[in-house]
Amino acid sequence: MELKSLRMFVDLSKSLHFGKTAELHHVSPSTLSRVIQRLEHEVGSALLHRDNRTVVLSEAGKQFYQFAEQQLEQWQLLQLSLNQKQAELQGKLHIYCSVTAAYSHLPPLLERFRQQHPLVEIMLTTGDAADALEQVEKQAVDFAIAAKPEQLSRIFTFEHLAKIPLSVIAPTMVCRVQQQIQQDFSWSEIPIILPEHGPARKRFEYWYRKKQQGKANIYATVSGHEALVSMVALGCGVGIVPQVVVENSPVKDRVQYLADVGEIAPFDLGVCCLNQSKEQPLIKAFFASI
Amino acid sequence: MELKSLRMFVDLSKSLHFGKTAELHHVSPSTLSRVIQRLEHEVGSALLHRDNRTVVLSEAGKQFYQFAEQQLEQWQLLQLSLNQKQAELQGKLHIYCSVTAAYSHLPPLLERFRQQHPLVEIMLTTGDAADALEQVEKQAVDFAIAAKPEQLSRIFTFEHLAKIPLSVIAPTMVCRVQQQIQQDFSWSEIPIILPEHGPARKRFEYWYRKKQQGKANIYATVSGHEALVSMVALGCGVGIVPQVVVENSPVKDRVQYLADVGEIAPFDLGVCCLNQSKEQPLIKAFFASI
DNA sequence: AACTGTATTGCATATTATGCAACACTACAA
DNA sequence: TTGTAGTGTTGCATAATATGCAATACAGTT
Repeated sequence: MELKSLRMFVDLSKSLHFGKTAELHHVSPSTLSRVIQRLEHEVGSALLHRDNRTVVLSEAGKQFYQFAEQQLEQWQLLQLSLNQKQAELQGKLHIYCSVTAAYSHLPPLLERFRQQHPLVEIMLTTGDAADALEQVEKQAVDFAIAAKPEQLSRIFTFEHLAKIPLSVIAPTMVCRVQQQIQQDFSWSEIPIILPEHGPARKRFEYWYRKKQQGKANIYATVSGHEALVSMVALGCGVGIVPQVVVENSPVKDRVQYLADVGEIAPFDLGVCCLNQSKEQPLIKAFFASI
Repeated sequence: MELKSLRMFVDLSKSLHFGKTAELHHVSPSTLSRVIQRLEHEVGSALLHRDNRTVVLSEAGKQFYQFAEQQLEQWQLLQLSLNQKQAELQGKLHIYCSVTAAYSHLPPLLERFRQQHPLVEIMLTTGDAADALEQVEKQAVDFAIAAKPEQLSRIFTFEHLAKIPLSVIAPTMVCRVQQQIQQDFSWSEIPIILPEHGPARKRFEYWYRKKQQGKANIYATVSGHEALVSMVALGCGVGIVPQVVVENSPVKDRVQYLADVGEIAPFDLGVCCLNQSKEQPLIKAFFASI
């Protein structure tokens, strides 16, 4: 039986009037009639004696009435308890988030967390993924949401969220770089737009080394994936970037994914905090809501 | 939420395995997954933390588990209580029932009573309504279902069931009686088929006295309404009889109701027992189930 | 890298819930 | 006696929901 059905029964037991109780519950009398019949079938006894004139609670109905009131009361207590446990946390959470993750993964995380803990304030800093661990280590923030570096110091706790695929992108505009990639070419001849540092840089270095085509032709070094996408769109070169950054870029129509360039391991996106911090109530609650 | 859903959740909380719990409940894992999701939506919290490898009860889930167990336990207690109250009565009920009431009113009464008290045996005697009170008084039966007499001794308890309309009937066949009733006539000239005794006899006497047309022309006196209907069908005379007897007679097409014959008070059909008997459990239960 | 086992989800279909309109019935007023 | 009003029930068409198949995503194991 549904709690809704129990509520209808309880109200009907008080009013002893199908029409009025149906109206109270915004259903038709025929619906209420059937709800009561279904309850009677589940209970296995008539709950009410009724004809077209009178409605009276049967003996079984009186017992069921007590049962129904109990369920509804206990349900309310459960709700109170759950809401209280979630609403009681207060304070501030300082979060550092890479721009990449800010696009795709942070919004639902924050939404869920705030739903469960509406009294917790969130201070959000976004920036380069490369700075994430430093910010955590200096305790400038409580935790960071960013890509996991190759080697993660043991002082950190890392909770996996998702894998972020990376791609090589090139310009779609007609330019020298676009002409080059349409022919047989050596990667050492292609101008490369490179991130200053960070996991994307490491990915590029690892990827390029596997090409074994000599020294990379680094055209420029940029800070941030978004800047990288813009440079590529302008025809300055090619670069490695998370697909989600491209999808959310205003210039995504001016870049194209290059195929058959060899595998690039995706980013391991997650939540990262200091080991010593993870038992703090706010941080613990956040991890629990992931 | 359904009790079925609560049972699934409780079992899942113990096994922490969707596949096994689904099998236990004869549903598919996808169904169980959705049942749990619906519960979580109703509760407003995640009840389990799970991925494709591990299933763990959340804090909210632990509280909900207790709530669910409580509901299921209380439901079982309710069922036990309802079943016990109804199944516990045993013994024999001796019932005398007039043939008239046996047609129309006894079957649903017995059906309901047996449903509520399946372990009670019923010994049924049918016969003339006139004998009903005598049988009760001699304690040959526990109670009788029959028409209430004009004067009911104070030693009896009478519970009203229904009113039984009476009618004057005449033959439909072409005969002297049928010709008589189609003309202006004096009732003293019409042959009367009369019950030997009993409430129908009293009704006739009262009815005839109001006609104030002298002495009744009693053709025959019969024992039982059914016999009376047969005699009338044969053209022997007219008589007063409950309509329900006519409706259930094999010769009902050979008799007709006479209109405009003056009012005949209907029988007051009911259950009648000795005052001293009415607190006996079996008799009390029967009265309660009316 | 391939395989296995797990929980989830898109989608088509089965099942159930709902409300309209009609029905059956009773009490009351004319 | 007849007509009316009000009540709860039910047949039936439709709306809404539940279910399971098949595919998916994913992690641990070999």
